[in-house]
Amino acid sequence: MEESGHEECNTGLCLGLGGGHVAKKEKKQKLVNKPLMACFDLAFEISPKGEAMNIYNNHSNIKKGERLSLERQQNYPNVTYSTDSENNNNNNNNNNDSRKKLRLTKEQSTILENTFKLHNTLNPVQKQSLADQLNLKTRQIEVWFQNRRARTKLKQTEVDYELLKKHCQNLSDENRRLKKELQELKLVQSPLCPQRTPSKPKMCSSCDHKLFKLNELENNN
DNA sequence: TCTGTCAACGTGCCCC
DNA sequence: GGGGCACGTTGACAGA
Repeated sequence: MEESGHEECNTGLCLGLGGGHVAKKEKKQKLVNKPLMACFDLAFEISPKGEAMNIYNNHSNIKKGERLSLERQQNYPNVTYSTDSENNNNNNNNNNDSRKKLRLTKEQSTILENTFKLHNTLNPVQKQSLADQLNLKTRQIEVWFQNRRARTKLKQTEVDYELLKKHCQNLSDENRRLKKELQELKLVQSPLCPQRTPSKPKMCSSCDHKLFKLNELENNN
């Protein structure tokens, strides 16, 4: 299993672990999860503007992450938290303490997309090869493919939903139409259509024929 | 300021 | 038992 970009974290909190199975290992080692998570969010522990410090006495104004930050700050006072300005380098291979948002370049995205079109899952060799080619970590490739599959599935679900909705609508229309037709057929169930109302002159061909004959006789008389 | 997007994550499940 | 994946969530970031 690949490690996430935190293996060089020197806070002493994240233990160089990151992915899902890292958590498994973590559990097995009977270590608590909280310190593990602490590493990821260091960038906003104390914002560059010092907001967290300012709102320290007014928790109603503290955002979720910031409140967590304060708790961590209290729990781990010796940790030096990095800021955005310090971690502005968006290098894919750096191992910032913060969980920085990686933006893939257009070229990287294109190659990943093209690869995904060919095969939506990768074996370890393909993964490593792609990682080398794009100057990314294999873990990043893995994550990208997982997210991409999820997006594909979501999109397909939406498409399926729309199709089903349309199909359902068609069935409803058809059902309505058939009900109406049944109603009309019931009106002409007797040979001379006694229940027939003037507003509903429709009748079966047999009735129609008899009625025609009757009219003919009357006219002749 | 709000909202949508998406990389990265934690967890549970399955398979070998 | 470990690796891979699906799924749900988090949080940074960009654009309206």
